[in-house]
Amino acid sequence: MSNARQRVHQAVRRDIVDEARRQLAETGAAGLSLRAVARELGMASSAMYRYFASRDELITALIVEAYDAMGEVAEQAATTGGPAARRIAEVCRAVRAWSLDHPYEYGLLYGSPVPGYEAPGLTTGPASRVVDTLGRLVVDGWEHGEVTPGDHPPVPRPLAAQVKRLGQLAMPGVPTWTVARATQVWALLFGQIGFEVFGRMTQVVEAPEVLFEFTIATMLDLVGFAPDRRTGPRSTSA
Amino acid sequence: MSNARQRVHQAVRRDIVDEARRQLAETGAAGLSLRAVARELGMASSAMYRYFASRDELITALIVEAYDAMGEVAEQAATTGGPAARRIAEVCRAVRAWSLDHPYEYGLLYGSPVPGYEAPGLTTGPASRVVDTLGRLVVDGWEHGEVTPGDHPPVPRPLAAQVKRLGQLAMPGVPTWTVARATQVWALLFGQIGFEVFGRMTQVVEAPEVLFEFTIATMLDLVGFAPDRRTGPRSTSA
DNA sequence: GTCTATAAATCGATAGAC
DNA sequence: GTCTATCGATTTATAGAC
Repeated sequence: MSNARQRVHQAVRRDIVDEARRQLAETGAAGLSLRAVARELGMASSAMYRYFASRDELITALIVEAYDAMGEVAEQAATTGGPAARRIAEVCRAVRAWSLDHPYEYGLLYGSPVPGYEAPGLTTGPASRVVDTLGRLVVDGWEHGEVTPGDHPPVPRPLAAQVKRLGQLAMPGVPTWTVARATQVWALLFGQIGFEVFGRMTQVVEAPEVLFEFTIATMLDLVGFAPDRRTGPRSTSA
Repeated sequence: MSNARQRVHQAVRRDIVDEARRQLAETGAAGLSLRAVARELGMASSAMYRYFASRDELITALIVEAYDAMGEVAEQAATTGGPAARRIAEVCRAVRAWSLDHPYEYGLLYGSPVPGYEAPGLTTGPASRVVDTLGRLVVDGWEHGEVTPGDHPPVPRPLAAQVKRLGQLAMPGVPTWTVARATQVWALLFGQIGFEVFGRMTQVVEAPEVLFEFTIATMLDLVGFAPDRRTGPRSTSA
């Protein structure tokens, strides 16, 4: 019935989000303004409220969209052929490349929380796409014998209880020790990407993409992937 | 001569910075306002300009102060007795504890850059106190034979060139491979702390301090410290 | 060095005509 | 669903009296 009307509504909503994302690069998330978006779009500021009930709702839309975009490239990179270790490397490269291409959206997801903004439950779904992708690849590597248990000291008991629960959700069948290491790989990945995106790496290393390749090797080491021509083609571009 | 006048000036300046730091927790760095600080202090907004020429200068003062505070606790923790590995663990715990106690100041240092703010060279000095402390401890551990070279694949040549320069500055005498791993430890440390401070760890792990202890062990592994009762007393408090 | 006063903007959100 | 108009606030920064 009123389908055409709905399509127009969605199209305008898309224009608003696009313009808001553009302004994110100038003002940051905290300075994002409904009025400025409306001004740039040639709309009255009051018309915005037909599309977003509040400024927070617009921010939520930006967050969901950014999580989805990052999750999309991660899932895409995971479909590369070859062993799981190689696909993990590709996912890491893809996430890094997207983050460097979208620094302000990255900051929205992994930087300082926006003051006064409370993330609704809506954002948790898309937020887990990247980590779910990596978790599935670890499971895959484990099931195909790419991950060697090695002889490591056992995971401390209080940690093991928590990690087991996490493992059942994200990496079923994978030993507790590997799951614990995987969470550290997660922190290492986004720690290094964050340093690069926020410009804190330029004073330390000139060509961070080379260091990143070395970090991929370290990450695979950490979860126990055997060191055997696994990182795939060293991408030479930044 | 006019020494008393200068003392008063410094005292007021201190009050301003203290109040600004307090407001940082409410508005975030991007929303920090000279007027709001003046209002809370009972001053006229114009009087602020006798102490800070602009809002950016106030932010710079906050950044320098935060770097110094974090560097102070790190250097203090490094004076603990025992082997270098144990002191490294203590420094990591101290940096984490300070960060969790000062989440907004942490965000100012390691979170999203403040939009429109350009950090002057003033901030680079205090910024390196933590990493310098850790670098000295790695040197110490290496010189005392705590770090075992192991047999690792060599560092890729393009990376080695850059890391060597970094090693000469921050960790003289330490092999290139260890220096490269140390930069990853740096990313892992602040990646995990950042996840905790920004509340992105609570949905994954219930007691992150237990995971952090495990991460300390992993960090020492990464740079090659021998796994021999080295992490010191497992701190049970958060 | 602090004050009042002011300029020239900005903002989120709402009311009500059309 | 878009508009004008408005409320009630905010901000950085400057001018000039005292």
